Amino acid sequence: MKEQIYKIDLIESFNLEHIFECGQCFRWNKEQNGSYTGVFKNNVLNVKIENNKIIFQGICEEDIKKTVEKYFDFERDYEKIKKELSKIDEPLKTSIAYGNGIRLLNQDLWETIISFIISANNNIPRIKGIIERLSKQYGKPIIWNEKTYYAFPTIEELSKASVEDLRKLGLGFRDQRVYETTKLILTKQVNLQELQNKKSSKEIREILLTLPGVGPKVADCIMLFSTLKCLDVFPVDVWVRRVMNELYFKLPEESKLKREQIEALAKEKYGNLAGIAQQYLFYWKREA
DNA sequence: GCGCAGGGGGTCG
DNA sequence: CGACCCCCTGCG
Repeated sequence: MKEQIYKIDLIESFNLEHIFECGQCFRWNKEQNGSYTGVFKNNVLNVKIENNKIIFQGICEEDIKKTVEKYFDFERDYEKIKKELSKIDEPLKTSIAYGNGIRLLNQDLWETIISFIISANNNIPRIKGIIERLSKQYGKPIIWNEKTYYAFPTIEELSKASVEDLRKLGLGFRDQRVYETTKLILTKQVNLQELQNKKSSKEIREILLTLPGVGPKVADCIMLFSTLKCLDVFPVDVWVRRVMNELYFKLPEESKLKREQIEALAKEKYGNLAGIAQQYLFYWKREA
């Protein structure tokens, strides 16, 4: 496959740090020059901003313009969304100003499921390491600029890994969960194609929760960060819990409100855009 | 530098 | 509500 390039004018809702460091993805890495390089599906892409242009460059299986428009969610009007959310209250407005270049990626559903099962009770450097090792071991190589990258393994490819194999790659207690989930998806006991076509978040969530290693938080992340794009979910992790405690309950950071309580409040305040609000709040609380 | 303790994007039983 | 695997980080 040969290299492709795609350039567009820089838009307001597009910032590399905001997009790649807001916790939705694990395979994008910053280069010396400030650009980011990442692997998704069978593509290796570098993204940089230069002279008020966004430049996408790399190995792309299909047409790069189409691929990029889908992956970076260019069909959605983030300006409109931000305007709407900013009206809700001051704290949210502040967080939006802080992470104004966030976009939610349309990541492959299968990859997102496995990645977020791995994320449970884990830290980002280690999560990234595990996913790299999985890809190197079971995924297809893609060569670009004399460097070899590895696509995330397909369902079939990963199903070749035994629990012991996974343990050796450093998954820890998540080995069994990844193994079982892979089996369920491979045998179509959980059919991702059908899941992709479902409309209601409730229905999708119920099915995801049947997968080992997928609890409420992981399910919401999968729904928000993959091609499922359920914008109404509100993943509650330690950071979001902290920020919500502070902002709306005037409680000390560490106090533990029930997850359901926070979810309910989010739904009430942010409605069907709760998921995007969550990203601004999360990024703000973690970085600032 | 090196060794060691502490903790981490939760889930499960 | 406690255990869970283990890499990563920070401190002594």
